Amino acid sequence: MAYDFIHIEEKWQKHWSDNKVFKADNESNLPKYYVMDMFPYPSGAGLHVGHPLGYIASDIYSRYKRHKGFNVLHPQGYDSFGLPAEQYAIQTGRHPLETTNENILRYRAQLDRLGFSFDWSREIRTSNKDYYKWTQWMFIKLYNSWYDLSLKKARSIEDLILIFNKSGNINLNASKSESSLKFNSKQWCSFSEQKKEKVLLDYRMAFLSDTEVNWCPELGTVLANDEIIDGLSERGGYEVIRKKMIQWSIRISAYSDRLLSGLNDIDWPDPLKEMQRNWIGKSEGILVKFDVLNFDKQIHAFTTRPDTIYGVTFVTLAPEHPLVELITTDDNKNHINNYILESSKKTERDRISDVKSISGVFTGAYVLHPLTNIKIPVWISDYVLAGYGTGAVMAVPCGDQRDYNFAKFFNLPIVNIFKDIDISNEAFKEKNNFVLTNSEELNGLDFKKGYLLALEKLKKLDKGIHEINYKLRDAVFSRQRYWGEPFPVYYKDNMPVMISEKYLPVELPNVDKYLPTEDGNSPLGNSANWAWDSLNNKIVSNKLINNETVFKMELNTMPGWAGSSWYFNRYMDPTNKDEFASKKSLNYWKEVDLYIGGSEHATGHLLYSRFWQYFLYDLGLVPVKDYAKKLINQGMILGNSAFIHRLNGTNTYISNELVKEQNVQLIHIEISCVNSNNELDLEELRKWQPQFKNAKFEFLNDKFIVKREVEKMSKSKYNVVSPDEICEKYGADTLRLYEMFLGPIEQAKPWNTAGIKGTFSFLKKFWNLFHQNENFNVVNDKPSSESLKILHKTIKKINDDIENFSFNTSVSAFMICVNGLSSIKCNNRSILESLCVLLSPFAPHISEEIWNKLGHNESISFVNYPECNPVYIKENNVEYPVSFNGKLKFKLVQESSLDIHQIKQNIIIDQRTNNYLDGRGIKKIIVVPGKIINIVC
RNA sequence: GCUCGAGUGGUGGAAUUGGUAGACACGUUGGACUUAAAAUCCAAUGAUCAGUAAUGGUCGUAUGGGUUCAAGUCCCAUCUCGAGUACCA
Repeated sequence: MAYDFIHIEEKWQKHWSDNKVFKADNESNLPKYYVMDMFPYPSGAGLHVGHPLGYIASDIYSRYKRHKGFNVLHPQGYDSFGLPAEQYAIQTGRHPLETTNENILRYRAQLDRLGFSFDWSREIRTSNKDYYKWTQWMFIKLYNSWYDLSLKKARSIEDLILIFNKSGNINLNASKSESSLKFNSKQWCSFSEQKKEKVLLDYRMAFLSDTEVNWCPELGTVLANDEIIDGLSERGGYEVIRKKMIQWSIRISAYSDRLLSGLNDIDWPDPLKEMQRNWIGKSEGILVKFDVLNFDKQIHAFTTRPDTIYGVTFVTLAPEHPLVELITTDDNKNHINNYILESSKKTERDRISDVKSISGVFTGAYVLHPLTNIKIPVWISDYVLAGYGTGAVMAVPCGDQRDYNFAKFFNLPIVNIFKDIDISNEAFKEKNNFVLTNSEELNGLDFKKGYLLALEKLKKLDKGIHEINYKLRDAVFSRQRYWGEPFPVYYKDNMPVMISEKYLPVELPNVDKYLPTEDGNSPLGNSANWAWDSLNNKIVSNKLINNETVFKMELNTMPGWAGSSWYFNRYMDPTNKDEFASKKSLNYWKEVDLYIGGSEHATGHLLYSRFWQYFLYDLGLVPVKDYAKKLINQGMILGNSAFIHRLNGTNTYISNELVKEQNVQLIHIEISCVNSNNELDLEELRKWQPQFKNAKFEFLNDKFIVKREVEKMSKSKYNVVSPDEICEKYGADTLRLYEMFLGPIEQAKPWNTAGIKGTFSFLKKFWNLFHQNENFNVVNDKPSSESLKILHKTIKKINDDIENFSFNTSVSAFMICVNGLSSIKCNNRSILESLCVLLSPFAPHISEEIWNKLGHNESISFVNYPECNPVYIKENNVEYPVSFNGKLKFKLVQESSLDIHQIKQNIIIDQRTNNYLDGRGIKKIIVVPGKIINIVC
């Protein structure tokens, strides 16, 4: 009987879905286990073979855990709001809702075909109003909270008002926006309501501010830092410029230190943690206060090198620094203003590509050195960033290359404070291997001692504060886009007002035009009905706006990461109408035990979601601080692109070997036009794109060889392999096994369809163990010791490998096992039953089919995973355990005078020579399996 | 530049805590079955030397050193590749 995978897979997929086999229960006596994938973005292109890699791994682990007796939650959903869906809608001229639903259906069909054990009854979509209702609800929570830096947690804004009533903000240690307004309780009480609101807005976790943002005119929206690559937008690769706009921001920077230290408590991949650490960018140093000459003002500059304080020869401010205008002398005003104008015009791209050129202008003002009181000139330059530290730098040319270059360029003095170190060509950047000189009381000290003494001195003079700085910026939360969560916000007297929780969700209105506008107005402005009637609490026509009872709504929408920052909590209780998830369900499932997804989200989603969960935790809304205990990054599966060479300016293409020194252009071609020997099938190519009909092709030895290159799999590179093709030809089980077999889960690896034969023939062999001459054929004998040995070695190996997420070696172990069983012609029922269960997480369809044929009515999913019995080799009535790789492990019995246990518990024998060479006192142990004869010391 | 990570046959990749390097698979070669092909099955397959052969020797995990009875694995230096980040003071 042939292995008819198409029939088998359809049958079992139907069975699972009809019987809701994978439905997880919120109440159970079993221990819980929560396995989650990063939910996909339903794009128009459908899935390619790279997408399911992580899903296959998580599915294997989920099924394995079910076998092990856990109540497993393994949900799936769609991150269906956001830019790509909208871009696709714009391109096709259809409503995003319509295209999104269509894409989701396609994704679902493709996912189903792979036989995943998702609990689809818990499906969520971020663009569903039942879901984004709670995203809006959480936004309101953010708005109504502030961050207490002393208690290190977010607190209700009511608490803040109480504090203001009692003592103003004099002693308050809170995270807030730039504003130097200080007030006591009396002043606070005298403020108008509007002024109070303005003050509070500076403290809220979600706040409005006129910030410089990364504006992408082509996409018509602002982008977060992590959505920009090399000054171009991540999506589409369009130019990004700096622009000031009023935007909602989220005060994620308040959580910098907790997000950083929290990394120590979670089992996430080290490289990913490292990325988050770098992104948060903690640096410890001193805020040095410089008195401005002739002004009652101070310039504060952050430095990590207070030991070099005596090397300061000038101070540089960012062009946007608030003091620049005040302190600039009249004769320098023109220069300065021109420079500020110039640098504000520069795009993000220009600034990055223009790292090397040096520019700056002298303000004419001076500050006093805090320790020597020497006059120090103040310059401005755009190498100083307004957003980091205080936007001011104390320049130490001898110890910092940029300051050095700047000083050389503008002929500013350079003082060498490093003893016997030559700085005539470049600055000395090391923190070690020097002692200070020209530094008064710091002379002779090294970095550490110099640092501490300088800190102490500056503190004493009230000229320095110990400070910790972070690179992490607050996250811009507004998008000038249609396809996103609307803000539950209207504007009264130009101040934002939250719509009451009772009236959520604020539904996304229908608009005729969802194209972004170049001037930055959101498409929501095109809606005829986008005003808030505060008497009747509902959305009404814009015509009714009177600014007394009917108000203008917020036109922006939330960014893509809003909905994905908390979705793991919603899966626990996805249909709840009264809460984002019930307390009971939150307390039962608590957190994700295993989260699988790509590392490209390291500084985006994976950071924002940690922050979001911390925030919810602070408010007591969730029971755990970190939502994902363990994270695994699956590597990308890369495509194997094919190119042909076109002679420049002609319509002639030449075979790969003919390319010598001609000018050629590489043209991507569809990979299905190329066979496994890299030979081009010209007929196929002409069928694919008729433009090649009239082209000339130069062959070599009747062959036309293409050039191949490994790159990201993408539709535009014509290198996509669809899982559907593979399922048709080999079946889902083969695809699942092969994707796991390709290599370690976390590694990037190129797809190569040729190798799939190996896993396919493995499944056929497995099938043939039970089938002989068209018949199902198993025997009920007592299993032979040989077959038991094979089975138990496999059980042990597979168990260990799954626990270590080493799925590629598991698949190898299966192959070895089946090869072994088929070579001894084992078709014993009990052996095969165990093997079925063992294999079912990897290749569920074929396993279920055989399981069923073996006479079981219940689905294989509820059977316990086979336990391993150690395999022994018996010799002279002594049993020796055999390890999986065939090495004999000898338990040493106390037979010699040596205390061998102290040396090693087990020793490994070279089976060829019977020698064992363990050291540390023992020169040589000669052992024959079964008995220890000699120990030579 | 800085921070991580990785270099093993023709290819993807194995190798628990340092203990038979190259598992498993692809590819290649030879054989069986077939009129033939496909499919399937069997065998060989790191390099090199000796031998008719069984077999045996030598060299081999990017390069050069080191620690160790023993190194792909640990340490130092160098080279190459990949990822992240970038005027962060």
